[in-house]
Amino acid sequence: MRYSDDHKAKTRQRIIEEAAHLFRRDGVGATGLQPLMKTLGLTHGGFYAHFKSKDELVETALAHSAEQLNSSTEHVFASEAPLATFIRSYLSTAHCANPGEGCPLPTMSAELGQRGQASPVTDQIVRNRLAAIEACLPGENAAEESIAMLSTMIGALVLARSVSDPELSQRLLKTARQQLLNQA
Amino acid sequence: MRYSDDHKAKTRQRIIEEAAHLFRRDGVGATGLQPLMKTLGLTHGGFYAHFKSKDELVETALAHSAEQLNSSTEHVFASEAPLATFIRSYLSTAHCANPGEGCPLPTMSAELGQRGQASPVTDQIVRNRLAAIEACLPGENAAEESIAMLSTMIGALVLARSVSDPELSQRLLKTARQQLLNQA
DNA sequence: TGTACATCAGTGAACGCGCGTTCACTGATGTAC
DNA sequence: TGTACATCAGTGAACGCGCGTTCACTGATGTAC
Repeated sequence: MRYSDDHKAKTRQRIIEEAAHLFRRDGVGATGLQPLMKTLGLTHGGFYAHFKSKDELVETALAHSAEQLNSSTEHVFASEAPLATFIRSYLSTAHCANPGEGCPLPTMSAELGQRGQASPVTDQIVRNRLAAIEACLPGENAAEESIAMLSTMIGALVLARSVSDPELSQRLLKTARQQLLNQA
Repeated sequence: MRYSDDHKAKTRQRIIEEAAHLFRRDGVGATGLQPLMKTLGLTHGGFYAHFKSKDELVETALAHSAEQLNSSTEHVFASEAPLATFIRSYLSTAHCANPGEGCPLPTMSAELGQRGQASPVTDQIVRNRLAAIEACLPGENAAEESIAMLSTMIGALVLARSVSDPELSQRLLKTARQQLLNQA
């Protein structure tokens, strides 16, 4: 069947969005192309009309997560207390519980790094994040402090998601948040 | 062939040690039992004389990593400046470059958490680590500060391993280390 | 001391399954005449 | 306006492969007599 002019582009976009979701939620290795395409109501064979390989989709999906993140964080850094807002949202229960919609650094980037497939896209995300945080910090140590703050946020999120006791998980999240807010 | 009394126990131990290494280095999902057994000079069929399933090995290997870590950290916390020594070792280039011999929290525990297979063993590791750090901190906020410090260490390690630019990786590691040492 | 037997850690072929990838094909639509 | 054809996003069977797991078997050794 033939489709409207932008049909293919729309399908491609749907694949990218679903992949960005599943890669972050379940992991890149644990997400199969067959189930992914099925979720979109498509058959798996058609995948290669859109991407050269799974690796190409991975790279594209990571970049998409990064952009999505940038645009959703834009209003945060334009707000009155940007850093506090950012910390509260990054270490929120919602972000912890929904890795599929969240920051790709503790999920996709970490997995790709471990696999030895670290991407320059990750570097860009990290540099952007650091710059955004740094811009909110007074003092001459802003650059150094931003690295510590970003590390704390990512580490706390990783820990809160790794632990089996929900009470401990919440405590980690909440305490890290308060400690960071004291600094900010 | 029949073997000496403790032969089976030794083989079991060899499996656990190699698994703990590969699970941390390459990931649980990416480590096959067949290659694992082959590495030890054994055939894969024999695996099930030692473990009920891969999941059982995973749990055992995580616990082994935890113990290994405890005993290797023991002398650190008996040293003159325990916290500074711990920070320097956790955020060392060596630890960053050798996940297979390192802390299981940013590797195995994070992967199991994402998989929805978070283990109480992870909780125990986290609680132990926090208690050890807390014991080194003066002041009434030791408990809260220890959570922030552990988070920072794990986050910095995850970031340094995720990034593709070695210069950026080293800078993240080094800066996080210095910031933590200032606090300690 | 010598022989028959029991033990059991480890062997290796086989199982069903899902993976990433390929490819000949379909069929609704837009275009050409 | 009506018909023949080209297009091409999507179909679905098939590929080789590695996975976790099962199982009948091996064969060197310890034990029993």
